[in-house]
Amino acid sequence: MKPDLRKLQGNDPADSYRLEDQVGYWLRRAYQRHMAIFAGIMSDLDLTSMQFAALVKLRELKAVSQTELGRLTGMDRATISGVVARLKRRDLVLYKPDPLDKRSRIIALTSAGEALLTDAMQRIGGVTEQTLEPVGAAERESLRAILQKMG
Amino acid sequence: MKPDLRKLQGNDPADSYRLEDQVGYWLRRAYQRHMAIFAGIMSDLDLTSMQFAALVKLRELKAVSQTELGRLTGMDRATISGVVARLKRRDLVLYKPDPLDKRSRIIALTSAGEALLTDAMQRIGGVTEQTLEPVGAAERESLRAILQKMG
DNA sequence: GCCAGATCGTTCGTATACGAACGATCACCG
DNA sequence: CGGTGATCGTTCGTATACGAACGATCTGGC
Repeated sequence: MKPDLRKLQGNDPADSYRLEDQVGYWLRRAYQRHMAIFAGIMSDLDLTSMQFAALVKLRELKAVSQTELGRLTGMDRATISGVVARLKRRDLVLYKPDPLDKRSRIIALTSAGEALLTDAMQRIGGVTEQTLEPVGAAERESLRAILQKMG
Repeated sequence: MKPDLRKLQGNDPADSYRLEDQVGYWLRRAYQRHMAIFAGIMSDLDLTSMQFAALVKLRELKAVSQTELGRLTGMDRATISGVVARLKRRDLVLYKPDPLDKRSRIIALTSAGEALLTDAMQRIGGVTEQTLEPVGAAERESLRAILQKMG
C-alpha cells in the first residue's frame, strides 16, 4: 500500500522539509496576524504598531535620544529615523537639542502625541485580547516565557 | 514607603502599560532574531527567508500560479510579485503560461533554482537549531502548538 | 450569448527593516 | 593637545508588507 511517488531511498533532508513545520513560519504567521489585528483596531487613528511603540516609550521616559528610542523599541538607527520623522510630521513628537552632545537629538511627546496615545492606549487591550484569543491562560504564560528566552 | 511619583489614584490602564510585557513585542523580537540568524547563515547565497520559502514551495509543488504561491507562503499578491520577480531576475525560477487561464502565470524552479535550494536546504537545520537553541524540547512542542493556534 | 461579479497580476503609495557609507562630534589615551 | 576610534543621525539601496485602483480575463446565472 501507499506507493508514495517520492524516492524510497530519500535520505535527503530536503525531501521531508515542510514550510508549515518551521519555527520561522509559525512566528511570522502569528506576528502577521497580530499586526493585522492592531491595524484594524487602530485604523481610524492612523497609527502603526511601531509608531505606537515609540510613543509608549516616550510617554514612559519623557525624553530620549532618537537612537536610544530605537534601541528600546527594537528598531535600528535607519528605521527609527523614518518612524520619528513621520511622527514629527504629524506633530505628535518634537525635537530638542541635547545640551551635552551636539550629535544627539532628543525626542519628546507633544500634547497632541499624548492625546493620541491616550486614545490608542484605551484600545490596546483589545489588540492583545484578540491576538491571544485562541490561547488559554496557562499557555499564555508558557508563550511569554519561551518567546522571552528566544528574543 | 515607596513614595511613587505617579498619581496615586492611577486607574488609567496607560500607567501600567509596558512595551516589554506585550505579546506583539515578544513575537517581533523572536521573529527578528530568527531573521538575523537566517540572514547570517545564508548570507553568501544571497537568499532571503521569503525567497527561500517560495523556492521550497515550488520544489514541493513543481509548478503553481504566482498568487497561489503567495497564499501558500503567506505573502499577498503585491508582495509575492516582487519576490518572484527578483528570483526570475536571477534565473532561479521561470514563468510559464497557464493554458487554462490567460490571467494566470505559472512559476517553476529552474535547475539553478534547484541547485541553490539544495545548498540552502543543507543549512536550514542550523537556522532552526540556533533559533530554538534557548528552548528545551518540551517547550518547543508547546511553542509549536500555541503559535499554530495563533496563526 | 451576455453581463455582473470574482479573480489574476501590476502598479502606486506608504511604512517598516537593515546594511553600508558618510560627515559631525565625542571620548579617551598618551 | 592631538589623534584615533566610537557613536550620532542621515542617506542610499534593497527587500518585504499591504491597501487600493487598474486592465484583462474568467465564471456563473439567466
